[in-house]
Amino acid sequence: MNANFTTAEKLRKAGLRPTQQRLALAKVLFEGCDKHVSAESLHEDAMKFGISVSLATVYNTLHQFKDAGLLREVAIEGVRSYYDTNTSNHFHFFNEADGELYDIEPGDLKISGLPNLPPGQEIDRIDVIVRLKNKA
Amino acid sequence: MNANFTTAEKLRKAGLRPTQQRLALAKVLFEGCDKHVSAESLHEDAMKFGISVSLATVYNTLHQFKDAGLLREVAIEGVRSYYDTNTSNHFHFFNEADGELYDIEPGDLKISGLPNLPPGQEIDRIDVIVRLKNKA
DNA sequence: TTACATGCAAACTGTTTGCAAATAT
DNA sequence: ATATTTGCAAACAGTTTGCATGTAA
Repeated sequence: MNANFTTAEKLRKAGLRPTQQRLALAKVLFEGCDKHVSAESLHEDAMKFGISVSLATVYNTLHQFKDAGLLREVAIEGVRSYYDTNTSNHFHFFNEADGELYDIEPGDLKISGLPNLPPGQEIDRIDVIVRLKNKA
Repeated sequence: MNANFTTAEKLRKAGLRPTQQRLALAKVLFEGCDKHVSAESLHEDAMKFGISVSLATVYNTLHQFKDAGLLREVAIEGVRSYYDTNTSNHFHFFNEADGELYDIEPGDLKISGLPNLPPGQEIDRIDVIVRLKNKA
């Protein structure tokens, strides 16, 4: 039982062929601790590991992984999209000074007093971003 | 006492010369109820009112109004930026089906149990987006 | 062998910028 | 008169797309 087999299974379960590129990107993403990546940063990380993947494929793969529930998109204002390897329900600190994103451990933070939803609608998820700035 | 005078004062207080374009955009933005606009939608709205403003000026103006605290930027994933004329501390419903943004009245929703912040940092603001989808 | 995935380059979207002409004070 | 603002067009960043080539089953 090696890691590649496990990763391949993971991809197969998600309905994705375990190709070289997808395996490589999955390795970068899911081995080790939770990460927040952009297309650009994932591409660079893959390069550092000596993996050759085109940026277009990185974009494709991010979408596929997201659609398969392996990644979660995080909405930070700005042009760039971020993806979080932690797909559980949790919230974020965003350091505005350096653009870094940190998880807030689930259970720490609670939301209460949500008003009634419009009829026919339900909550998909709740995004909470606590924006930090340097103390004045 | 006419509306233009008031708007001009508002701009002047914000350190902005009350030019024709800024007055016109302020009129569209701040007369009537709270709005969520994108650069594109504001440009279109201005056109409908017979106001001639270039898109570049709309972008400039949105930034200036935001920096002056007259608007608040709302981070929804995606390429487009949204601005909210309601600058008070409040949260949002986002209807994923049609891309519409609605205010959640402040006071309804409470957040508790925030963990300690990194040293030297303080909260700038907390963004909460309750993402709605159509009931299955 | 057949359907799917990749990589390149070109296209596209939203946004920003440089600079000459116009406007506010 | 002077500094600021505007508008255009070009530049730009991130992302998406079309299509020929390569790969997995």
